Amino acid sequence: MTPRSRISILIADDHFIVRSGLVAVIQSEPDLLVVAQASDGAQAAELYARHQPDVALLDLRMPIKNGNDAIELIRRDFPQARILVLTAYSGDEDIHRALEAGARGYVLKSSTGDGLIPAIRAVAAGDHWIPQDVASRLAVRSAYEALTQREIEVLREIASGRANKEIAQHLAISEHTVKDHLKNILGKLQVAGRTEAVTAAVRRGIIEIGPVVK
Amino acid sequence: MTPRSRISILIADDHFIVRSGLVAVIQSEPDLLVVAQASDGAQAAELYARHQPDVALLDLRMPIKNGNDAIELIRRDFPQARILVLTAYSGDEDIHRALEAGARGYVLKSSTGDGLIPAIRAVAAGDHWIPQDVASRLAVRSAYEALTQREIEVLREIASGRANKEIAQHLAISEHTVKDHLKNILGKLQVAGRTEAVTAAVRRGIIEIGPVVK
DNA sequence: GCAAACATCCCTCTTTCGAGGGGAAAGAGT
DNA sequence: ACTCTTTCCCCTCGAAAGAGGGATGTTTGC
Repeated sequence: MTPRSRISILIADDHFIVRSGLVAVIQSEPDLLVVAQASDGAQAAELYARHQPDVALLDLRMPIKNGNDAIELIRRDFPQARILVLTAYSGDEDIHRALEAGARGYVLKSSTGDGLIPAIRAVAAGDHWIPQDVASRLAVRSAYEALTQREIEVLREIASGRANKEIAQHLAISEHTVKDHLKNILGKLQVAGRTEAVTAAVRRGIIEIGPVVK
Repeated sequence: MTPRSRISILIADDHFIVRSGLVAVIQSEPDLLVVAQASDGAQAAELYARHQPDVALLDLRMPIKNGNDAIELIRRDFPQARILVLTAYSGDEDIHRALEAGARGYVLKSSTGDGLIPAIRAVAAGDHWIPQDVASRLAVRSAYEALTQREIEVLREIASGRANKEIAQHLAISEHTVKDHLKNILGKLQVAGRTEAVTAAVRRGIIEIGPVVK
């Protein structure tokens, strides 16, 4: 197989080391070419518009704009964009949102070049690429109902350690309403209490607990 | 400067892409040489013993044995081992434990080669390498009292969403005792409730919320 | 040897949670 | 038009949480 022109690739990841690794792995394939590198979501969208690569390889967790934001930004201007998500590990919610936003494929960072390279080629060819284990987790996720925006807001307040009364003040609603939202949250996540709700939500990628250091 | 022999390096990280990046960045320096690669903590200790490199570059979050376990394993047999920790982001507790276990340096994954390479050379030379921001966070941490092993156990139970009564049964202690531990935890972490205790502990790297996917 | 830290147990009392009901208004989709 | 979802409000009540006290045995450090 001798392709006329190489597959052009944009990579986006906030870690220099990871970008270096991606370049090293990708450049070892003669038909693949990294044409741009971004270190955050906003830059990724900008560089996509400038280079319009065949494939964009995006990390989900990035500063400024995260991967999902970047996908939406890109797809707004280039609906046919072929986007492959590359992430370390991630809850079902992340995966679901990425695919809903228009990602064509999903690869775990733990995968070797044997997992990554075929994924790039598949997405470049217009196909989809979802590993078996990721696909099966999506099936599990659909068993849970999605939280509404307001419920996620309340959940974030809960994660901050605020009491219902405080949350009510923050969101300018009554404590009764906070409790109602909480009831819905507990039901949808199928958990027993607010603390478990927070850990379950973090696990599934619905909310994040920011690290002290980035 | 023309070194007689190159600095030999062991790298350990569970992500293939990151290992590739490290190799690419390190091999571009003529006086540095990657002599072994490990994908988990146990393997890191094993390969250290076999190759006895000048520097071991370890990620903290790895399967089987984490970075801190690996540091202890290595330092038990090779107390003079020169270990450099490389991590994506991490709570103060992680950093503190790593340095206590005998790491000589600490580098963030977001740093470029300009941050990594000098760190490797410094540690290889027997020096220490702690970035300014990391050092300042350590000062902050020392304001908090460390949790005891038992308190961490209780905290993990709390993070699982269990009620005090359930925790008492699990740990075979009375509910009163659970409440006592909780009181101590809240005091030490300087937080108001159990939910905030969990998020604060996760932020500081005291406990982890395992992701759905690895 | 003795103080300090640890882990365990006990009690009271107030506040907060969360399950159980109920309902109403606005907007989106059919 | 009608239904469904979302967001908001209200009520009661038992259980859980957490602040406040005090106490004992055991290890660990100095």
